[in-house]
Amino acid sequence: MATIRDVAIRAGVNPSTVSRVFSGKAKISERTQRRVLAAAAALDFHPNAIARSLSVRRTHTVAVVVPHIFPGYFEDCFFPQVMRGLLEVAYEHGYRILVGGSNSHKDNITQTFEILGSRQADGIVVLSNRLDVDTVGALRQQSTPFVLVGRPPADNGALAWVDADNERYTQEAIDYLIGLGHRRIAFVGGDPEVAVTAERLTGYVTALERANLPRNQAWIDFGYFAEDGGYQAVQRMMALGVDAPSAYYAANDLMAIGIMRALRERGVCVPDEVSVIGTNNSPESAHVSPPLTTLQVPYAEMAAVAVRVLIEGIERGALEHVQWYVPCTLLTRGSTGPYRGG
Amino acid sequence: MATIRDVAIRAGVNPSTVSRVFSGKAKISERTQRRVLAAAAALDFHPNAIARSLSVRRTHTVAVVVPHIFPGYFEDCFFPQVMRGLLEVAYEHGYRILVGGSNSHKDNITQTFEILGSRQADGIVVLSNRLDVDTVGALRQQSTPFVLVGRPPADNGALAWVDADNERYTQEAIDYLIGLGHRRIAFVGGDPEVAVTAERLTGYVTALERANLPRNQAWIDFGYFAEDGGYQAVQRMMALGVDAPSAYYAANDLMAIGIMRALRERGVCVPDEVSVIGTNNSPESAHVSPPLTTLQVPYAEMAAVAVRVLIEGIERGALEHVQWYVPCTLLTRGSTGPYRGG
DNA sequence: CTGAAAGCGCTTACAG
DNA sequence: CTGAAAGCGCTTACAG
Repeated sequence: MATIRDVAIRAGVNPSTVSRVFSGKAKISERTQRRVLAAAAALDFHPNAIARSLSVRRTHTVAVVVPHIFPGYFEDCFFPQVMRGLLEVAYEHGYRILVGGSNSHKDNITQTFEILGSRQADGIVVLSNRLDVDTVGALRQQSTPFVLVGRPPADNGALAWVDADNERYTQEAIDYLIGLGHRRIAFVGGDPEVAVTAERLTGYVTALERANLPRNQAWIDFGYFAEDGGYQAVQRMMALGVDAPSAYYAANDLMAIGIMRALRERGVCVPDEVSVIGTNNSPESAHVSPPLTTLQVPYAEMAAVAVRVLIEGIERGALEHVQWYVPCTLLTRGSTGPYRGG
Repeated sequence: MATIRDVAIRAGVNPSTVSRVFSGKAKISERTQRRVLAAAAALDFHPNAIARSLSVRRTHTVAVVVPHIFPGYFEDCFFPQVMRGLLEVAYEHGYRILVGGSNSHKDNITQTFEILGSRQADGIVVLSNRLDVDTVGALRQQSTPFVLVGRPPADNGALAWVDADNERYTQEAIDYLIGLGHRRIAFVGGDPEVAVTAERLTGYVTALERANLPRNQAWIDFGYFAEDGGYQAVQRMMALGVDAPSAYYAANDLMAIGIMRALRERGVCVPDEVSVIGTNNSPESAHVSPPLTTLQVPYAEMAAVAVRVLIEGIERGALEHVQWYVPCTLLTRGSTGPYRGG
């Protein structure tokens, strides 16, 4: 492979001149430029990005480590949308994305620090949603800029993060059900270990409290984001008889679909007898029958904002400590309707 | 940031000794090792991967450029599954994935050669499915190993690629419809410019020919992978009256769903009156009603095989020129049934 | 506008 | 087992 030195020799100039021609930010005479370019073309010279990175201490790369934490993670809504947001913005700015895998929450942190420590990227977007205070502290100890997708456990204002306000929008979803006249409302969360689950649960509880509605521990269940989890939640709750919920909120669409299936199998009509709300506006949500009312979370936008802030921080040499909530939208479709007594 | 030199000074050894301790492949005395490690820990030293890469001419990175060629590309089946396959295998081997974006077929090739030329990765998985002979030739001119996901236009045996045998499995899908008694079978392809479309069409034609079934140009349409494309295909074909198809094959599930919607709106019952087969086993395919019979293509496996071959080639210094077809599966569900006259 | 030199932070063949 | 030196392929401050 031709190097800058080969080109210099062939063009009869100093290597630094070749470098200047290719970097484009120095005044080089027409004539020299032509000679260098001709030599480069003849030798099929392409600058080595690694050598350049070592010299300028910049890789034009941002990293992300993908926490492959449950089966179906890649096919779920989060990952593809996040990749789209990252890639589109990175591409616009001439950056590439370095993606690392991980197979657990803990490994995710290990991998993150490995990339950071080895300086393979100019910055990193951290996707883990279960960062503890220590990890955030360790991240702050090091000098590579990072933006969190997901609000950190303790935010002292010196961090950049973007998130969805899960508490607020879950509350709005529950408010919507209350507005339809429902009084026995169930909450089917995902993994109770994950921060988002606690946030949504708080939104649920707040909505009920504000409306002075009854609460019942039996109306709260966790389906671990799996269709079967939603299905089983219904089985347990239908056993409550007259206390069975007339409306369900599920923290993702897959669980909501499981809920609808369980209801259908028991002859309960959605939305005439029971209403169901899902989350994420997944591809399937629009195609089940009835189409699922769902809380759309703009993951692509979250990721896009995160990299944009990150890249601007890299180029400016100082990261702006944005704390940003992207707006979510409740898409009302056929799976929710007014409470009809009972 | 501490360098190997800082550690060497603090430990009172030569930088090369520090390097040897961290590379782990040289005999170093217990005592020296301890001193070096202690110094490294005290200085929070982490080897700079870029410097190492420049020196050893290996990045432990494989690249992929994502051809973002139609809206919904990221949320479709191909991208997430490919990423899963790439990431899992790369992770196992201690590699990372460098992802570049592109916004057109042409740009995809540009980006590919840019990554290749700048030697930011040890190898590359090429996803573009419209490579022409010239591009493949240019790829072969350069020295970085690559594996194609998708069979190249002309294969002289000196290339590594993995693909699905689209022709064969489309033919099998049509055979299945024929076996159900259908004689007027429609083909709704994606983008006619894409190689996969031509392959599937050939499979379709072959199946009809072998069964000595009538062919009709009006039964062939292209929906560009969009739901509306399937919908419109039905509108045109229903206008054929008694010649309207009794079965549809669609090159993705979204178009198949559009087909089902158009049929439902016109009061045609699936599968009693008309059968429909989709492609990809998308999340929504299992949840529409009736559930969609679909041709599953194991994209994750394709990608996994591709990187595995690539990484082994990188490490061995010689790429194995595998030509590999991954097996596809026809998942029969509720949208297909026996032909009932008419 | 161009050259010569030093440096980015590692690795490794060569000696001892 | 360890050191000294040269090299990986660029960039850039300094001179002229």
